[in-house]
Amino acid sequence: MVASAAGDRSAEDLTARARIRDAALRLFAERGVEGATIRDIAKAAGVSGGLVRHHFGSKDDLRAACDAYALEQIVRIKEQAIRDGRVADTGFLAAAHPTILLTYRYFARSLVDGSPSAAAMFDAMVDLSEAWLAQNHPGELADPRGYAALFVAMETGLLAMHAQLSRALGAGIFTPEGHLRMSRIKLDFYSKPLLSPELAAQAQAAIDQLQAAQPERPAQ
Amino acid sequence: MVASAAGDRSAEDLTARARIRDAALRLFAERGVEGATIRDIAKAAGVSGGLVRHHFGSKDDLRAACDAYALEQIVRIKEQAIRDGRVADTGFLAAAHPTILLTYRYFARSLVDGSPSAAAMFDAMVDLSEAWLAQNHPGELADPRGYAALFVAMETGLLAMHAQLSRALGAGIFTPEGHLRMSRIKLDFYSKPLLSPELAAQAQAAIDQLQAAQPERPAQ
DNA sequence: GTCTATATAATGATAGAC
DNA sequence: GTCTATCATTATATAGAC
Repeated sequence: MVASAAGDRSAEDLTARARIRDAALRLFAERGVEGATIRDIAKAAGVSGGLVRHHFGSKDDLRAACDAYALEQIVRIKEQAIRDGRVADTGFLAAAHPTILLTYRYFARSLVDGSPSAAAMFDAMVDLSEAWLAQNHPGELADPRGYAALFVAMETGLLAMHAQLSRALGAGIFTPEGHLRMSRIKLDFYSKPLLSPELAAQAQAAIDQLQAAQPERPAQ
Repeated sequence: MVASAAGDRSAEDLTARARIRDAALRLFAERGVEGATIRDIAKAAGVSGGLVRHHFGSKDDLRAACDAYALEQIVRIKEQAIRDGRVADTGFLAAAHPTILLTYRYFARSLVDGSPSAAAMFDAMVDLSEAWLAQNHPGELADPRGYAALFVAMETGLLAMHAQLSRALGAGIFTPEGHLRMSRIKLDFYSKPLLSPELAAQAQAAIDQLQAAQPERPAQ
């Protein structure tokens, strides 16, 4: 378990530096880096703007610190999930560790905004997913790397759309009820094919047509 | 077809108002509303900042105009896709109409940033997907509405992650080659279950365990 | 370590000339 | 319709006191 990690502290007896970092992580996740001002972060952390600079130098450095902190958490959790032989599902993990949800939201937002650290983490997640696929679907997929990339993009994209999804579902996907509902839906989504053989064949035909229009890539 | 629509003009003999709107749409899509300044938009459109105000009043009004323009395009394309009885796949449609891609990117970005118009459009897409599910998977899904919401969130989330996905794949998903590759992967993704029956049962057990911890919702 | 006060730059909004 | 010039606001960055 990761209960002893920094994510699960209870009281507010944290160092000011940690409070600033936590506040920045939350506001960056909610509003994006551009949308969150240093003043807002300082206010949320209960300190002055000057102290933010004292501890982190600049906004960019603050963001880098958030990246390092967030991505370190994610790597640990994700690797643990892979070791447990379970598909890397943010939902299941999140239920056990509520604070990790914010980190995932921060990560998803960083991916959309385009952070180098987040990009590196994305690639690492693709690597992990590819390894999972190699274990669980050996030789079944024509393009395992691409499949893994699609999977990670969809999972992180889903997280980036959490506000839309929560509203459409009528309940926050981060609440216990909403999360349970999401889990059921995802189980359906990942265990039953959306396209029937007929529709799949139809889609395959459309792809073949697309490929025919690109003679530089020979038919396999 | 929609070739006659505003999206497919070729030359730069557009009214200044249209050029401004197009530039705003592109920059908003690429950098978000906060990240794109009026000066940048004006420069990209080849006009002065004052003219932007003259035509659109304020940045918020400009954004609203982009929303109206973008979402009108999307509704039309999406409804057409549904009428054709094909799963609402951005990729297939995009191949035919390159300019629509930018609109989708703008839409995805608006969803992440939280625009009311985009949210309404998201809900409408969920409605359409739900209708598609009712036609193609009648009675098969326990939570069709939730499934539709998940599907739309994943598809739009995928679009929001286009930069990450393109980098991970080593080729832009909006190029002909990258798009073809993505199409193949998505066909796999939507026609073959990711979870084997064993893993699905394992996930089901985990969900049941979660539910047991929430006594307010009785087991069905 | 923490604060207040200030400098500098960028942004949205605006006024008025052509 | 289109421009240039400018204002008011806000943001980050900085300096220096306690």
